[in-house]
Amino acid sequence: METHKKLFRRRRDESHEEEDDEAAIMRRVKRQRTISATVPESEEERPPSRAMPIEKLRTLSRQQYLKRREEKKLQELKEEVEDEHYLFQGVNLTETECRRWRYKDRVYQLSKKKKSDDGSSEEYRIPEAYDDEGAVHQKERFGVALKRYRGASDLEQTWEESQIERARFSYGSKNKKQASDKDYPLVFENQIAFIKASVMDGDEFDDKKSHDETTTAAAAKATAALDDKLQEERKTLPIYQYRDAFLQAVKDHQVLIIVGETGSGKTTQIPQYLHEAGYTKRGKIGCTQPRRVAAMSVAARVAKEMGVRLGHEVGYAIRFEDCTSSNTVLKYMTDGLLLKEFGDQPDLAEYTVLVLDEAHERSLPTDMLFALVKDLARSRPDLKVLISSATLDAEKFSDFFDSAPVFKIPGRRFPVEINHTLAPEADYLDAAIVTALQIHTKEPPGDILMFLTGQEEIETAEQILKQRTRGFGTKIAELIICPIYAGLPTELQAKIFEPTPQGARKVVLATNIAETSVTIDGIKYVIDPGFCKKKSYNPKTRMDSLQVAPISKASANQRAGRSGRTGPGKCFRLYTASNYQDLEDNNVPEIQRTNLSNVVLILKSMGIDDLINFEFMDQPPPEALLQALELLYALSALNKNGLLTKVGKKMVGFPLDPMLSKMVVASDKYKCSEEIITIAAMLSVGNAIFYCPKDKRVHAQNAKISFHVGDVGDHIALLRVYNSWKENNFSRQWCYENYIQVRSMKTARDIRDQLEGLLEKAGIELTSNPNDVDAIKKCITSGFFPNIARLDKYGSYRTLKHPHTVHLHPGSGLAEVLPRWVVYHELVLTAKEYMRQVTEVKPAWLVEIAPHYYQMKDVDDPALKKMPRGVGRIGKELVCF
DNA sequence: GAGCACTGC
Repeated sequence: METHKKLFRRRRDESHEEEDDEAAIMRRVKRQRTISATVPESEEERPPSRAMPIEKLRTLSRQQYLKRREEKKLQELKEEVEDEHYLFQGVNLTETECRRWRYKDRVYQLSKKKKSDDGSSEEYRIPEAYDDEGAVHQKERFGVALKRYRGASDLEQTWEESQIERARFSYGSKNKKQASDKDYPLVFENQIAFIKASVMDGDEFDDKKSHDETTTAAAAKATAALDDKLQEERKTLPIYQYRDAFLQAVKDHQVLIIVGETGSGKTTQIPQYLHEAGYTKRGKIGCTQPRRVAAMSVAARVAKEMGVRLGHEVGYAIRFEDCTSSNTVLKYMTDGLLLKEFGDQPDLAEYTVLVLDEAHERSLPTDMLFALVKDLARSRPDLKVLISSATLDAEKFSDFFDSAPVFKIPGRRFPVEINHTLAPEADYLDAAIVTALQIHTKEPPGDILMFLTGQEEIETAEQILKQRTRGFGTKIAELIICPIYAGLPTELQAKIFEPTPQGARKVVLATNIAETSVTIDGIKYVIDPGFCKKKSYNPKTRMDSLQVAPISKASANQRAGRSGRTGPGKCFRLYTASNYQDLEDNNVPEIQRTNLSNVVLILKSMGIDDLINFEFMDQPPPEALLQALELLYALSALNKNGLLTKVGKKMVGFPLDPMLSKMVVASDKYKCSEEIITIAAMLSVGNAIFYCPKDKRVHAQNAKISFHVGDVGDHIALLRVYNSWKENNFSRQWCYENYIQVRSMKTARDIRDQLEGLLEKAGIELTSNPNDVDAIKKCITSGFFPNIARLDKYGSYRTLKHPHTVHLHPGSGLAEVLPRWVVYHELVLTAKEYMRQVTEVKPAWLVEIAPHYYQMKDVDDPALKKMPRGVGRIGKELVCF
């Protein structure tokens, strides 16, 4: 019931937001018309948008568009004029060229003058539709932006007009044929020579065969009543001709490994086949996905194919949203959610079949599920388990599941030509850019996907590409540059789905987001420098690091495959064939490169005590396990026998990391649970609360400083941010004015709501103590006392328990204050070893709060650096502390 | 005075 209520609230929120675009347009137009400074208008005060006639909206939308276009064109003109000035100074130009140049310059000067006369506002605005509920199908997610590009509604019609205008005026290269070597010799200084190494075969799949094949009686019966077209489509999927063999294999074996390549239809079809074969008569089929978007979209697709309403027979469940009912027999869900259900009901009695999809991704929850499901299968012979993976690395899965048989389904994919460089490239960014330009001038039409490691690299590449292509003017076809990375506002992300205009070419500069999470149509060329940013955890220093490293062969192949989705493709690897051979086969599974304290807590709560001998598919590092045990013992989540304590049981109830859950549990004592769950929610969102664009850094920082008044520390500052947002009715406008990310704030609100609901279950009263800052700080310390650092004489810090030199992150509100004693939320190795999210503490609190961890001598005498160290046992396991 | 690949409960 509760979830239904929640759903209802969300739906209401969403419909609320649909109006936002219109309201925003009105607000902006108003601002354009009034010269005086704008009075911020909260969302709730705006007039009902339905009152606006469509005609008027269209006009407003048009005005809006024109203004943006004016700015953009002006900027382009400015760059063009400056470039030409730089490039052609002293060069003998023809008379026409001179005239054109003078004309451009004059237009620019005039428009600049006009603009300064207008007196434009300095206020920074994040683009509308910035937020992302994070819980929508890719298409829905970008729907708003896409609609605009497809002219779907009246309001959006203006886009068509703008498209026409754009084609007519701005792209002189329209319909220009791709320049070949002959009519346009290459001018790049450092051409890169590639050698064609291999062709990744497309899968031999004969479509005709399946059409000719007669449907089996059972399938015909089950599907007779359903929509013909969808059913025909189902039959064309590669998996269809293996339907009977597959069902027989499931019947014969309890555990089955399924290797189905992209495009085989396994994710949508397998649960349906099982349903048709009667596996849902006595229970549900649960199918896990590593991503929320996938769970939702696949469920929606299957519901459509089965002709039922989503949420009835076919449903999905993800965090914050349960779209299932008592009738649901096919349940798509995220892997993390099934793990949660495992905790609540260890025999998963309501399921007759479990499908763990995308197993090759080896996400942390999936890895934990492998071990748990393997165990469960032994005690529940009636349960069928299907492990579905895209790689041929099925041997390993089979070995793990006691030699379970492997069922292979071919996919449908086009051939991809793989090219390697002849020699290694020293500067892969430059090489990637040169390659993109080579493709652009020499290869037939088709879009390019370039893999880079992060935001900064993408921004640099964008800049360089713009400069270099501008140099060619209209001599080459237009190259449209589209960046995409997770931190980019949703509206800007949607740009990559915009169809490429005739005669132009699109180059998408992407992080790993394009490897699995986002699929772009029309990509024909992939440029793969062979690197990505990888996160790893060092249990010895208790520090996370995020660094650039070579990718794996699996990643390289996944990247290459991205060019062969809609037609034959080409992949350009900026490393040699022998470099490729040296790459690791697969990515290191997350369980081997992460802090395991949460994993250990969850497993302990399931009664799994012997973690050293617990059957993981890949064993995590023993030091990481020991360190996790040590931490949980220090937090009093485990007793000296390594068993879960009362505190530990309470902690498991919260979907948070153990130190955060401990902090929440402790809030009962300090009577400040209201404040603490807010802080916990804000901390779980990550470091994406404040938005700091380079050009408005001063404004953004001033806004940030206002939350830090009194040097209260970063935790309290986060609390203030949330509460101010709440006081302003969760207004989006307020976020813009304070350089706060709306998207992150909404996530924080969802998490906070969830935590509030869970407090009751844990028997913690909801109490507020907003004025007792010390109580809040003590409560934070109750969870984070292992993370204490003391100022040293050089202005850096020394961690107290396991001494390392660390630094205050410059983004912290205390960066200029340098308190003597601090508690920090996390330690991250980037350029330096930084403490992020820091608050001042009093050393006396440490002995008061954690007498088992600190003694007077630790905190009294700064000169005494020797820490007490010992070795002990937790249960059977040896632990250092 | 620095910067955050991607997921998930």
